Amino acid sequence: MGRPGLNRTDVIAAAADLADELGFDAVTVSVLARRLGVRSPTLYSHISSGTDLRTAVTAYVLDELADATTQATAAGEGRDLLVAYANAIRDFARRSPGRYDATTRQRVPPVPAGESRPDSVDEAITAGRRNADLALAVVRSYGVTEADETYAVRLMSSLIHGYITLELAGSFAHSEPASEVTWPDVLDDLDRTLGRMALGRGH
Amino acid sequence: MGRPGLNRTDVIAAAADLADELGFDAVTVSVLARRLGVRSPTLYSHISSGTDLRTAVTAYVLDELADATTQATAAGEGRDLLVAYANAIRDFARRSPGRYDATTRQRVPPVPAGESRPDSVDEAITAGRRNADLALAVVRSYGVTEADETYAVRLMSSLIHGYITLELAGSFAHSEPASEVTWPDVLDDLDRTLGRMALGRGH
DNA sequence: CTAGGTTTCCTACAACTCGTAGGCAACTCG
DNA sequence: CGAGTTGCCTACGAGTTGTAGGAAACCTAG
Repeated sequence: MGRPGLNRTDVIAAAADLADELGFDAVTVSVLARRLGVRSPTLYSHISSGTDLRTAVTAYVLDELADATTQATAAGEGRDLLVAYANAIRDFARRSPGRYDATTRQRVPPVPAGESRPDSVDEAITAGRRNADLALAVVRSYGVTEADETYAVRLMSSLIHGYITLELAGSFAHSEPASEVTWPDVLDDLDRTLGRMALGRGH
Repeated sequence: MGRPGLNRTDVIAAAADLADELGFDAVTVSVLARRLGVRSPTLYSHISSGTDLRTAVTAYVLDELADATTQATAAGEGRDLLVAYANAIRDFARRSPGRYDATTRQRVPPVPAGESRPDSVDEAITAGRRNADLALAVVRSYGVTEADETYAVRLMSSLIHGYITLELAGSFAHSEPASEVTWPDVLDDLDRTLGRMALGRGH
């Protein structure tokens, strides 16, 4: 079956590690090739372009994130589930800031006229949906009514994502108390709001 | 006083417009030079590097944002102030997505050993503080106790920033109701939470 | 109105990155 | 062992970043 060596998954995984070490912007063909001890043209047998590489990293990392949150939220419901879910995402982001960046820094590119979307884009969309479904499961566990589900997911996702983003950007580093200390309070308020919505008092 | 032409502010302002039209990643020396009808080396009389250019855009835009929110929140307090403040930020982000990106996509770079920070970094930090002070004014208007001020700012900023970021990324585009519809609900919940904190029931 | 000084802008160039083309070598399977 | 497949390479063109040094345009002083 031919000479063994790198395969596409190896390349994408190495790119994800590179993002964590040097930032998502450092994920380029040339830097990755050096890191893998290979000449850059070699990588083009595994990826179709630098953009494709970064999109593939996004898809790969979204799957990792979904795996991590799925595992963390296997048991529990209501508040326990919320806390496990949110902590899983935040732990992931702190442990792997470059990977977390990858989940947000990619927009859905405008489809080139006449051409079809590259596979990596579809994979990223699919992996994104996995994560969205997990968020939905959390709010459903609160008993939020179907009419409010979407809103609840948006509120929860916005707050968690916003806090993590600002925390990683260092926005919370110059005031007391430590970011670590206020995080449980965020979860408290979120729990209270979701609980209130579940009681059907409208949002 | 020498030949008139571009000055640094012209260059930065054009770069901000470029960010809105083609995305923050398109803010590079060569693209900007073409857009200004000038050869790329010319720009190096106004900026010291491509990185410096992007940092300067961040500082410039953070000041614009602070100007916009300051104006929008001149009168009012409590809920009215919150709504005016949050809408000013969101309107800014929707009108100028590339500019808004610039406010978040820049990290504080590690200071190169022995070297001093470029001016643009200090300017960005100062402009960032202006925005932080505005947020503080909003939560103070609710009568949040001093011990809770920092937490309240973080909660509010996280939610507003998170919602706007996900909205701009298109995360809310594939479910009903429209993003426009759930935004006032976000402000309602935020108002309720801030009001609760002001009553001193702890957070 | 001319001379100086200042500032803008240019061409030329080195180093690097992206991506393509085409070829050699190593491995697997019959 | 032979054939096919696969991974990696060198060579190259185009484009970007940033530096060096010089020419042209403008303002102000005498």
